[in-house]
Amino acid sequence: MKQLVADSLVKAINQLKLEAVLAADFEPNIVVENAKDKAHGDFATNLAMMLTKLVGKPPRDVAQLIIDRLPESDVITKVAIAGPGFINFFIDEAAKYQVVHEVAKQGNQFGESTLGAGQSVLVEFVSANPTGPLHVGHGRGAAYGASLSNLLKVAGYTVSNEYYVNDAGRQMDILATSTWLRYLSESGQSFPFPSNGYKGDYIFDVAKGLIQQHGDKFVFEIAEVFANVAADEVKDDQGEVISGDKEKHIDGLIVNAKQLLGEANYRVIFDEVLNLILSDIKEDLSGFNVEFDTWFSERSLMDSGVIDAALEKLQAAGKIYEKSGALWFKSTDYGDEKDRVVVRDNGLKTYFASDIAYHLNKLERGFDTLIDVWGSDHHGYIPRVEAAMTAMGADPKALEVLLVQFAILYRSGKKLSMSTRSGQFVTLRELREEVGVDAARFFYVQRKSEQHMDFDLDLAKSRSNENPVYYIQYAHARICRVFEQAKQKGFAVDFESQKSTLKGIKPGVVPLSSLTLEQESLLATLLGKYPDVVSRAAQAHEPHQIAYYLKDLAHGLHSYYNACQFVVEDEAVRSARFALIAAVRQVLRNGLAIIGVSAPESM
RNA sequence: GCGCCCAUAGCACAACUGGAUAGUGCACCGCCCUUCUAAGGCGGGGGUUUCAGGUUCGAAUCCUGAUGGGCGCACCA
Repeated sequence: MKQLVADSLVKAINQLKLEAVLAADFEPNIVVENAKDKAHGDFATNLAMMLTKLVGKPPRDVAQLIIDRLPESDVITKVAIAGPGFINFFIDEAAKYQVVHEVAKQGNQFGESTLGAGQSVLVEFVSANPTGPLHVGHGRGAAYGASLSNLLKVAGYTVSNEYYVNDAGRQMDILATSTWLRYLSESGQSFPFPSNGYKGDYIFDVAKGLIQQHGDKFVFEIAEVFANVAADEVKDDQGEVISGDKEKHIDGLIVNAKQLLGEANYRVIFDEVLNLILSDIKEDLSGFNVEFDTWFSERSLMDSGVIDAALEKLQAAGKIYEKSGALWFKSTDYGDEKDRVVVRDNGLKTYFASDIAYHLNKLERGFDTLIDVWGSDHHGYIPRVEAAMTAMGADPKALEVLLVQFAILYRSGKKLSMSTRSGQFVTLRELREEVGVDAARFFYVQRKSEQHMDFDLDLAKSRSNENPVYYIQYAHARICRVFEQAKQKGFAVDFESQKSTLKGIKPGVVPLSSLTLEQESLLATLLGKYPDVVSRAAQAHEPHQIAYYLKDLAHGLHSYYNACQFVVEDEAVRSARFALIAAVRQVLRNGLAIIGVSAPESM
């Protein structure tokens, strides 16, 4: 419908070109927007105002020039100049209701577009270190990434979801060593646990499992375990460090762990804790309606030599140099604040080196666009990754880093503080259990991702009118109940399969001329907007737009529900209303599916 | 100190990317259940879009500066 308006504007412009009012090579940026106010009709364009200077006439005169050259249409019933020079379009009521048939015909495909046809996108998100369970901070990235991915699929992109597993590096060594130390203490040895170790309860579970499976195979004397290890940090009552160094302490323990256990046994413990946590994360995300196509292992990058290949590429580009024993990437050549180390003086490659290789690998897999969803605390990292991509000869624009702000949790009006290392945090699993998947997904995604966000646990939990997710689901359930009632009253409308929307009512067959109420017109307009909303949300990477649209649509439905009866004797009226609300139900489903929220048939 | 992000009704947030009288929910006030679920609807009050300049037909939106908040500035991940 919107396209139709735009098309006729193009024709009018072309006519003006023929008449030499406009230059022949002029390419107007035609923007047709949905009118906000009903008095302004259905669509509006600011085209006349934008051409004011080119034509050299006041905007309202330009508007008249355009209107006079619009092609005949039986859909556009009225065109008017308004305000400073807007052109308002009024759409024929009957034509507006065609969307009801359209929805019935397309079903769960209504809203899909070919916007991204032929383009493949890799969406990488969550990617939390497998050092513990996911917490609510990861939840927002998970909800956002999954919804964005759904949105892009609906917009015609070929999308792949990926989780980058940091299964290498120092944090993992700390985790493995922490596990081993818990194993030792569970085996009856007593010693102070390092202040920088992982203290979560899940570590004990792994330790106990190791004892069951391997007995005392990994037990060593405490004196050996702590041999040559720097003193741990000691704090006074005020929390000030008075002696020791927790980083050096844990590093010493890691060295001893590897040496005493040997490569193979160390790997057994390492993999045990890694796999347990990873499978927990997988289960957790799956329970949150978040699915990944690929779990990409950092270690596989090292084993396959991709990191070396990437560094060679940078070397070949002349962007690697040595300074005080380390290898540096000259990222300042591409606008980064400072050069970055890729190989440390101890020979170990940095996390950044892995990440360069990872992005190289992503590109080599043939994706047109790489989307990385990161926590906003990583924003300083963007320039160096872009620099690396540019240096390797890739277009840095192929990478889109989307930052997600942290959610601040509130319970009973009080801010909940979280500290990961100490094991004190609200897990995603607890959140799911406490507020439910639907409410949690909705809460996360109803805010623009770069907005700071307050997550009120009590509100999310409340099954009241304060909770918008139920408002939308209620609209869906209400429609289902109406059909249920109709069936019980014996009306011969076949809605046997509630999954396939309009079974029994053939698309384009039910006459809709009985739809005359204001609420009905409003709903038809809203339904007509849906494909446009989806496309726009996809382009802007903003799933929250879907959430807001659904609230609008639900409001339209509730309003309609209160304005009239659906299950009425008059067959023409009844079937027309049924067709309309069935279309609303379908669009509610389609939209909720994008943001990963269920559409219950009763509440 | 330098850099990035943010600031909209009492609260939480939108605003079609520069358009018409800045909207929605909660909270507050008044109505509507002998009607398909009142987890709903209808109506009302509430704003100098943090502040000060600038750009233009037109600014919450773009530019400059100030203020307040978040984050980042490792041979950590």
